[in-house]
Amino acid sequence: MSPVRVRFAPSPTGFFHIGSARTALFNWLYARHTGGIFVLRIEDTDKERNGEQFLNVIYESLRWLGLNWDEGPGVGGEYGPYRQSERTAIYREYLEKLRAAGRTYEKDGATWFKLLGERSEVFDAHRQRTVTKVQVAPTVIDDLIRGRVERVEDEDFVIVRSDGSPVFHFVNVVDDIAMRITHVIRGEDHLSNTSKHVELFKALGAPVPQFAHIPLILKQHGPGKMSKRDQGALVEEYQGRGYLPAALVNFLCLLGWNPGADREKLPLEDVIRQFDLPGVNQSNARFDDKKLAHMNMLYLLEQPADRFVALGRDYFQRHAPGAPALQAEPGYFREVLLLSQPKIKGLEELPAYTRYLFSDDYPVDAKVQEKVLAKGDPQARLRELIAALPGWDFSSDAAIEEALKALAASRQLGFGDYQAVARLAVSGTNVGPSLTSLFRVLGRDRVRSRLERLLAPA
RNA sequence: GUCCCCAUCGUCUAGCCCGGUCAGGACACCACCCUUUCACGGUGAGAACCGGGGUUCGAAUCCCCGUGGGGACGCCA
Repeated sequence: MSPVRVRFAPSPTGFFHIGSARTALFNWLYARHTGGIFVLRIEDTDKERNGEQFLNVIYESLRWLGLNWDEGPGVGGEYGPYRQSERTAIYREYLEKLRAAGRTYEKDGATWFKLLGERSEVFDAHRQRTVTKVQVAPTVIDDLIRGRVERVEDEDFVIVRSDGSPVFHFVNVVDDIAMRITHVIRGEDHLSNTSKHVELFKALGAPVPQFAHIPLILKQHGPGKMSKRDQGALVEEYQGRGYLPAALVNFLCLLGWNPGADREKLPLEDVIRQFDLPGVNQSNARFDDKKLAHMNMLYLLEQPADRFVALGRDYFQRHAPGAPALQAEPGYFREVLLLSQPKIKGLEELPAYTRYLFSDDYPVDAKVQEKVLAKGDPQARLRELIAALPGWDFSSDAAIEEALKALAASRQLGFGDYQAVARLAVSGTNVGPSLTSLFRVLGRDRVRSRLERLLAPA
């Protein structure tokens, strides 16, 4: 059995779609599972739409996701070059083979692939024109995911444009032959193209690779497959929003594949071990960003402290470079971030969640304020706190908690009677880390001035 | 329109291949518990086999038809 060789063949359009990411991932997983080779090939035959600067989008997205390629741009390999725009000599060579075999003809300045069989002219109502139909035996595809699929390819098709450039169907097949690709794993939108491809493989006398057509990702709302214009369709978007690549990868694995045993969050090594093509679903999947967000939270929660702090700093630097947080003393920054780690769902929440800990200029939630001040005797509680504060030991959460509980007990009250108003005073909101931690981190002076500020609004 | 693919909770899915389970899990939603707010976590509730025929003692599971969804029908990839 020859070693598995799979390829991911994106075209540089300037976007890296979430569906492309999954196709890349499934190819990569299959290569890793089988100990095979993962090839990256750039399909840049469309001169009109492809741009040099767009290549980096592909490279960076793949790298961010951790999908390293064994052969391709930047790493080389014995079947290069790996950009189609640099392989014209190879295409010409294969075109010659077809020509010599009498399988091509020229029409309208373009080169067409000739199907073998009886021909007849038929009026196509949908396309509103006459087409030449060829009577050919159905192409049979033994798809690893879908099983046996039969389709009749009954019209000749263009393989080289009138400007001399080869089209997708042709270069795709030629490259798969030349690069010794054994398994073609791609989106289901290519299933109908496969009959064309199989005809080409046969005409070129090459072995037909195994095909595996994976289901498509449907847009979250509304009909149709996800397109690059949809919210959340681009990998860069998640990268920008501070999602962890491991979370996105884990989530993507679950779209169309599952490890069984009611397990969902699992390390990549386990996925690699268990992943196989026959285990991939046949039905399309709707993208669910809520579940992705949940997965991301799970991963965020388990990040080691140093790592989480670094991720947070990076997020601030990219999204709020002028934020006071970045001016904070590193030890303080770390403390605040570690207080936030178990509380937030995503890095995106960080700036707003921690703002009052880095600056005295922070918003106060009017609704919360109204509610808190309407209940009990908040003014009295504030006065008691301010009076008691000087005698408190601020060295630890436990010490602060003890002091606060003692204060409450002395007035026949409980911790809860101070909690809401004190939190409002120091943070302007009703959510956040534990109150005692907030007190300790902010320090006695800032706590006092904020309590006083709420007691006597300017 | 033609061709191809698909069909289990709102969503992702297990179960289907090798018919017999209270149709299981996760996200979301709701309730309760935990609790110092908020999250996390825990417990529980509601929630699905698209419809119709067949085959069979028995069908989510096998077959057919319908319906619905998706895709392809380019000198795009």
